[in-house]
Amino acid sequence: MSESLKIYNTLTREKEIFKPLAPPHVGLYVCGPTVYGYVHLGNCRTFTSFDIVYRYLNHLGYKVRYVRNITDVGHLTGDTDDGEDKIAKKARLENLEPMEIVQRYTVDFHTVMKKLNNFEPSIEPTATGHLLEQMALVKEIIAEGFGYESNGSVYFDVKKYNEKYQYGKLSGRVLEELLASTERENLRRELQGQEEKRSQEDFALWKKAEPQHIMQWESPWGMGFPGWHLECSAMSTKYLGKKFDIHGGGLDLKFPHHECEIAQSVGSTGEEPANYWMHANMLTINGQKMSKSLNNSILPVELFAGKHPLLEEAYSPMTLRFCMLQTHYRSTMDLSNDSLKASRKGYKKVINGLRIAKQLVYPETAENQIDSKQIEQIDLIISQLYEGMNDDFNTAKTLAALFELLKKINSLESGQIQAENLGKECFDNLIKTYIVFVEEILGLFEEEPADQKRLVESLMQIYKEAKQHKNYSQVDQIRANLKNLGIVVKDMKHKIDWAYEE
RNA sequence: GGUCACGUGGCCGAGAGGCUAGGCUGAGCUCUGCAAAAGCUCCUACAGCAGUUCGAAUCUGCUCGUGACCUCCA
Repeated sequence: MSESLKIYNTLTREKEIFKPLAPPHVGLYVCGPTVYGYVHLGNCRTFTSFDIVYRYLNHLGYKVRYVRNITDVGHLTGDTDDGEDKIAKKARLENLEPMEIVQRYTVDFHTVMKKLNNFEPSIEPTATGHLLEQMALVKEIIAEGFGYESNGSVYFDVKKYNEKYQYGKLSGRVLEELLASTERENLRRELQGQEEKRSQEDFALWKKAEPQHIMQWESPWGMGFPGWHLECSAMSTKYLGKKFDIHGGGLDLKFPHHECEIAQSVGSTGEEPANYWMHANMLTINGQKMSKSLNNSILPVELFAGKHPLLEEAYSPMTLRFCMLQTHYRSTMDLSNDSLKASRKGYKKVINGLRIAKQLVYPETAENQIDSKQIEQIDLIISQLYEGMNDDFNTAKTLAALFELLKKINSLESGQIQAENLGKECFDNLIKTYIVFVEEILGLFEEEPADQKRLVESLMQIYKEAKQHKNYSQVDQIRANLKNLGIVVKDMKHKIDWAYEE
């Protein structure tokens, strides 16, 4: 199976057969969030996309080292390099230590990831935890002649880099055109403070900090902080080596972030950092990209609680995950009440099937009357499941096949297909494949019903009626059943209520 | 303005020169004490115009529309 996995490589703009550098090991680096605010649904989509990549590679038997960073310094606000650090700004606004900000939003990020059933990465390094590595990288870049110091800051010399290598190959940009375009932009905005740079396209490797700046460290170039693009280069190199297999991130990071990463790596080591570049497409809301800067973000908590003007009701984490899986990661995904409702139904259908699959037993004593046509169909569906995933992690395709497999499972349950007609081998394969794809590869699990309380309430209603009719055997039965669920009936003089068993 | 995507049935969404997913919705049938669930069947689409081809939703060109990136974003 592993030979046929194809990955769309942004670098070549083609689907390529995946060949790891050192099988069975695979190095996967994904650009993580800047933790200056709550993660929004758009962020979640990217990380869920790469969770699928991670899961499937694991399923294929690869030993994956999945590195996903936390950006906790260096990411500037505003249009220019003069912008304030995002973390520092938030800290100032909320009158907190920068690391309190980082902690708060990192915890939120992890909580949401967990709800969506995304695996934790193997390593989750932070920028502030790798300042030495970043400074070392700056030194290397300077030594190679691609970095220069200017007034306490260090910049990457894009023009010089472009003489030897090609800047912009990932995003398909030509430096001259970029320069023309930024010059025009700059004119329009009358940007100032760019005179430190030799060229507009140069980007900061290290920024000098003003005395009042609350996040700064000592460096060979004075007090300052690292540039945003630097951490990813430093940390991917540290944990995955100069060259590794897959580098991923959101499409909006393609330029300039990933382009700069490539320049930093090539500029310091002469080697391209990653073989395969993968980009997850944007999530839109009413046809517009969901982004913090556009102020149209819906937070996961808002979605799960149904508390947002755009939401008609609450949608569970698994509903959201299912919804994401129904769209290929390279397509934009538009979020709407209709699509979420449809996803909820689809998700529940899949989970009902999971329950059935786990309950079905092959009748050992039965006589076999093999239905080869049925077996053929099931084998075909199973191969389609893999075809979908092998085709650049096309979960939408896989899901289509999964529903076909589900029909077989439902037919087995209703007796429209007899298990013994499939033979033990086919039956086992059918059940196992379904469970593996749902739980292990797609990462869907059975959610506790959100309205469990209402279930209890309705049971309590029956209890009360039974009590009134003095149907005590039923009363005792309900009481015992609820106790098994950790709920005790509080049968008091004035009213009947329930409580969690203590 | 430059660069790059995309436009698929009532809705969401795969696909990618002939085999024309899947989910949701709607209609019908089977099963069923009723209902539900499940299974089966149906409604069968590819923005518009022109071209290439025996054949195009799929390739080419143009037009219209939408979005992304070019500036912080996953």
